[in-house]
Amino acid sequence: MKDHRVTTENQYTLAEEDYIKAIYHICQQSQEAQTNDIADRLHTKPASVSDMLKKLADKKVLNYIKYRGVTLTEEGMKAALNLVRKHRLWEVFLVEKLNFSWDEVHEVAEQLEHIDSALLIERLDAFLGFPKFDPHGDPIPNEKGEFVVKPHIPLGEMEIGVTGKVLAVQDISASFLQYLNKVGIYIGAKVSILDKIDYDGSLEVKLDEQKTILVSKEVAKNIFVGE
Amino acid sequence: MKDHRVTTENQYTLAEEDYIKAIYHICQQSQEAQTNDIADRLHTKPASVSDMLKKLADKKVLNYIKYRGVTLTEEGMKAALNLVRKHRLWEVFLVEKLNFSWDEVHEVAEQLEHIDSALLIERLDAFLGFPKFDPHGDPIPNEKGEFVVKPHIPLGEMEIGVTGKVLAVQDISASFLQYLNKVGIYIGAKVSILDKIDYDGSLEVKLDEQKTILVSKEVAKNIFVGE
DNA sequence: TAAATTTTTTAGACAAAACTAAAAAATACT
DNA sequence: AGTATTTTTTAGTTTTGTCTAAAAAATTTA
Repeated sequence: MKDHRVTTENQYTLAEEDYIKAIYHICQQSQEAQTNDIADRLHTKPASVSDMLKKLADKKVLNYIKYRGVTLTEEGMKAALNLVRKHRLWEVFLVEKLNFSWDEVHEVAEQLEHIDSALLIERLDAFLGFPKFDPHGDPIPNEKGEFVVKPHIPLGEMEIGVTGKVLAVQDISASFLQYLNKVGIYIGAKVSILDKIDYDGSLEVKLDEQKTILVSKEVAKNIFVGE
Repeated sequence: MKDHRVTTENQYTLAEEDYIKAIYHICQQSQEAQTNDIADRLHTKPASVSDMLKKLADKKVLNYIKYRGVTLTEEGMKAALNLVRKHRLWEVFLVEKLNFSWDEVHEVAEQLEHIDSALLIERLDAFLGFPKFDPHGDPIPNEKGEFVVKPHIPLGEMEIGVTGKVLAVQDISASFLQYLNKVGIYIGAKVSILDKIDYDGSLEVKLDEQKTILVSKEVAKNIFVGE
């Protein structure tokens, strides 16, 4: 047994899938994924990453030139988008059907995304009503890897007086999401900036036309608004 | 990373879990699990099984005396029942919520049973309405490992004239289940024996007070009836 | 641009879980 | 009981994915 997914559908091992997804996410932010960044993300050592990069390059999953970063090939991108699709669909399932809170879903979805059954994902997608966004506001690719992009900017860059909606969060750590729960910020919440405090960059935010809250610039950086 | 389930809930690797479940199922039928039987069930070689038995005995999961078969300890039984519980709950989910047919669920459930999250299973159980039996009629243990036992006998041992219900099937291979679909046998179907053919041991069976079908003794052996 | 620092790779080991081939124990058969 | 057969275990490899330590390349800094 290569790994525990004995169906013949999947071409990659569990570890390979983890690397592919990590590289995808890093490339979303910075063009090329560096060895150290991958190691950090996977809680592994740079030496281990080097080994795996060689292996994945042999398999035509990524473009690799020694000492330069890596990017995904079309093949690799397809695999990554499928993993992202599975991860986000499972997150929707956990929140919508099993009453998980948005700060509880990530770890479980990290496991569920490796389940290898195209039929399962097809049926799950239908069962959930073909959702376009996950509980953190991130888009869910369809089976072809296509996804909806809603224009959005960080909360901190919104102009005073303009009203928008919270569309997504960038930090999906439990501690950040629990903080958002506490102050009442959620995906879809109506927000506008009342004032920007020069001293520390914090923001006075009107929430759902009701209460006014103060958020730090660190928090504001991780909230995206639009519409 | 030991395996890909990074939560701290689970004590066993994926491979160990496979062995524990295989040993559980073998012991259901024959008291002690023999090395060769385990190898057959896991599509592995007896030498590999010997290695693993030693390891699992060290971990106090099973009682092992060289050249004798093995049995699960209380610890091992607890782990096995939890795996069985997870497997069968996922099977119910696939059939009830995702419209899988009962011949399509086993392989996917074999993967899903390894997902390591007590919260997930608790919530899934509630979402499904705390089912007591899986799509093949097998009982689902609760979180303490307890399960309902309905008295049942093989179809072949039912007396002529007596009416019963199909409670479970013993063979859950796709080919067997697809055959049952074809002839119209399902869990809950009303059955009675009209006649037993001496020549080959086959049975004339009245199904749902409607049609009459003929089933071989091999088929009859794998269908359990009761109530 | 040369030295210092950081990043990445190589070399060599290790653990888990599988395998083959051969030895040892248990069981079955005259 | 003694031989033959089957079952199980041991011994020695292999593969995957990890690690540490050291070497090499790239980048930053003076």
